[in-house]
Amino acid sequence: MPWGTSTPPSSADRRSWVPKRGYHHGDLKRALVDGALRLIEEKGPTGFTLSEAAREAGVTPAAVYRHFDGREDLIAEAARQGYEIFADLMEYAYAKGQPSALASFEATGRAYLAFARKYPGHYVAMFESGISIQRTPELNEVATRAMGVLERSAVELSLHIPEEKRPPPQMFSAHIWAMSHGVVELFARGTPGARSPFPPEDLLETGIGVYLRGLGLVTPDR
Amino acid sequence: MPWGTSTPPSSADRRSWVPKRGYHHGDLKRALVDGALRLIEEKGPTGFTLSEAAREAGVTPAAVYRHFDGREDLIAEAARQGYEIFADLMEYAYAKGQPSALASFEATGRAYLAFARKYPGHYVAMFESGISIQRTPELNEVATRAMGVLERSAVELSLHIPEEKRPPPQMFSAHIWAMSHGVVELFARGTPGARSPFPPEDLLETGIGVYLRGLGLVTPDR
DNA sequence: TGTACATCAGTGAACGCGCGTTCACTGATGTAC
DNA sequence: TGTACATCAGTGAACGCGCGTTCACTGATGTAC
Repeated sequence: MPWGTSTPPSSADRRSWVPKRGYHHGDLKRALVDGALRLIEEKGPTGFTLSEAAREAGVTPAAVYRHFDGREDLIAEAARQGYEIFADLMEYAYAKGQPSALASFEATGRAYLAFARKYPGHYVAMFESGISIQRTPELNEVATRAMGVLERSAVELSLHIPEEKRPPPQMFSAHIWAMSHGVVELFARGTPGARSPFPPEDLLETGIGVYLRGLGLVTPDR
Repeated sequence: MPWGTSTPPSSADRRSWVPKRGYHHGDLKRALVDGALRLIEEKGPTGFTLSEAAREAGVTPAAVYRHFDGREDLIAEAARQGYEIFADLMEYAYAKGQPSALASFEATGRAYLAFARKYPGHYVAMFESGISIQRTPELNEVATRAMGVLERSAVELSLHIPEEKRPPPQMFSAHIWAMSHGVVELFARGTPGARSPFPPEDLLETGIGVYLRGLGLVTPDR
C-alpha cells in the first residue's frame, strides 16, 4: 500500500478529494520535476539526489526510471522547463517595451533578475547545475530562443548609436547579461559575498542606466 | 611502505633527490590543499572528495584528519588561501594605478579577471563551493580585505564626480564587481552559456569603459 | 454491459560503490640527559 | 656522542550510510469484442 495506512481510500468520496490516489501516481513526471526544483532551490545542485526527489514525490527511486533516464536527465528537464519560462518572460518583456528599443532593452534586463527571483530552482538548474546547454537539441533550441531576445533587443538599440562608434550588438548584450548575472549571483542569493546595502533590483537598474548613458543612449539628467 | 615498492629508498643519494620520502610526508597539509585545488578546478566543487584529495597526495583518507577537521575544513582553507592571494593581487593592482584614481580602479577590475584566470581552483573554492565567508574569523577578515581594495578605489574615483550627482561608492564598486563576476562566470569558464565571440578580457575592458563613460569619468573619444 | 487481456506505472529487494569518519596501532622524529 | 623516551604523523581495517541503478514482480488502467 504505497500511500500508507493512515488515510485508506475507504470511500469513493475520499477519492474525489485527493484525486489520483492509489497505486498509480497520476502525474509523477511533473511531481518529480517539481520536487527536484524544490530541492535544488533549497540545497543547491549538489544537494539534489534522485532518491530524495523520489521520496518527495512519495515514490520509490526505481519509479523515476519510468520517466527519466536517470539523475542527469531529470535535472536537464528541469532546466529545459526553466529556459522555456525564461524565454517566454523575455519575449513578453521585449514586446511590452516596444516600439521603444530602449524600453525593450531595459525591460529584458529587468526580466532576467525577475526570473531569477521568481524561479530560483529553475535558475540554479539552468546556470549552476553544470548541465550543458548542448545536452539535447530541445535544450539548445530553447536556450537560444531565450538569449536571442536579449540580442535582438540589443541590435535594435544599437541602431540609435552613430554607426562609426557603434559597438557590436553581441558585445553589449553580453555586457548586460554579465551585469545581470553578476548581480544575481553576488547579491540576490544566499551566496558567499559581503551583502550589498542596496537591493539587487536597484543595483541592476542603476548599473544598466549608467552603462546606457555611457553609450550615449540616455540623457545624463533624465 | 606507503610510497610503493617501485622506487625504494635504497641509497642516501635517492633520498636527497626526493626529499621527505618515507613514512612521514613532510608537507602533507600543503599537498592536500594543492590536490583539492586541482580537483576543484577540474571537476567543480561537487567533484571534490576528501578521499580523492588524500589519494592525490598519496596518503590514506584518515591522514587528512591530522591536519583538517574534515572535508569542509579543507575547502575552507583552500578558499582562505585564495582570498589571501586575491587580496594581494588587488592591492598590487591598486598601488600600480596610483596616483590616478581611474587607473587604480580599472586595474583592480582587471585584476579580478586575471585572478579567476590564473587561479581557477581558488576562484571556484571561493565563489562556487558554497562555503560561507563567515565560517571563520580569518576567512571573513581576508575576504573583507580583498573587497575593501575595490571599494576604497571606488571611493577615490567618486571624488571626481560632481558631488550632487555622485552615486554612493559602494554602489558602483558593486556594479563593477557584478560585471566582473558575470563575465567570469559566463564567458571565462567551461560554463553553460552560449560562448561569446569576444575574449573575456575584451568584454570586461570595454564593459567597464562604457560604464565609466556613463559616469562622466572618461572622455567619450579617448 | 461484461469480460479477457495487453499495457502501463508502480513496488521492493538487491547490488556494488565510494564516501566521510573513527579507532587502535606503529614507524619516524625530536629531545633530555 | 649515545640512549631512552615522548610526541608526532602516518597506517589500515572497519563502520554505517545513502546513493544510483537493475530486476522480476504486480496492481491499476484502458481497450476490444
